[in-house]
Amino acid sequence: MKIATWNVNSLKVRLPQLLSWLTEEAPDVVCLQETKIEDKFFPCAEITASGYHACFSGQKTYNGVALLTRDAPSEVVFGNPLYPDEQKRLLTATVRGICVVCAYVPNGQSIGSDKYAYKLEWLDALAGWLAGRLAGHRQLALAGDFNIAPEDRDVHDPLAWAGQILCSEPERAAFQRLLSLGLQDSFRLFAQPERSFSWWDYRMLGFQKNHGLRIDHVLLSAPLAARCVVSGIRRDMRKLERPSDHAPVVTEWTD
DNA sequence: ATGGTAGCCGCGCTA
Repeated sequence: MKIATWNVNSLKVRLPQLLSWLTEEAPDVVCLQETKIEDKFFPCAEITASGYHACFSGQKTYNGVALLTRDAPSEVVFGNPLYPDEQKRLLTATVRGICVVCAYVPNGQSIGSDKYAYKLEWLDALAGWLAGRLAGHRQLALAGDFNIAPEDRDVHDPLAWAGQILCSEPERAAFQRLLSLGLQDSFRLFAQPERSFSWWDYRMLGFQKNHGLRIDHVLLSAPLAARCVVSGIRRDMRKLERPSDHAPVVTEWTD
């Protein structure tokens, strides 16, 4: 099974790129973040024509997540049952017996801000819910935009970013707590190029200078990690005209 | 030097 996660930064703008990428990459499951589209405007016809089922939880202008699946999803869960949240950031479904959780973790804006507190609270609630979820779903994948660079090697300039948003110790501790539930960072199961990132700021020639961070992840429970065969970042997608600021992350395991 | 770009909706907010 091949799973991908991609923060599209507007599904409306990125739809042509998404459709051609689906054809080329042929993932079984795609987790999308920052769709920024209300459910009534979701491009169901185009997605269906590409051979995918879709479930989605969107809102105007901000946030929004979607799951595209080759096989029909079941047991769809909107949001975190333990954490009522107006912001559409979490979507879970079961596909081919695997529980797939699509997450758009809050950015946090800056250390000490209200949004930072919300980010840590949101992550705490996610871990709390996943702990129970994993008990009944041993095959589980958590994929999305975590807005956390787990280690210094995931940051283009660790000194400049030390203690900053996306890199602070409380955020990294929250990421480690997710791993402590029994999840593994699929990207790090394999040798990877140095300076591998999944997001580059639109500003200051961030991509051209490879001034990026690895903040998009696919975490796998032990039974899936044991069968995982490859994980990589589709950096080339960031080179397209009018790109998302994120590149897709693609992970595959044997059935 | 607190800049810069993109997307949204509207002329600011979020990332």
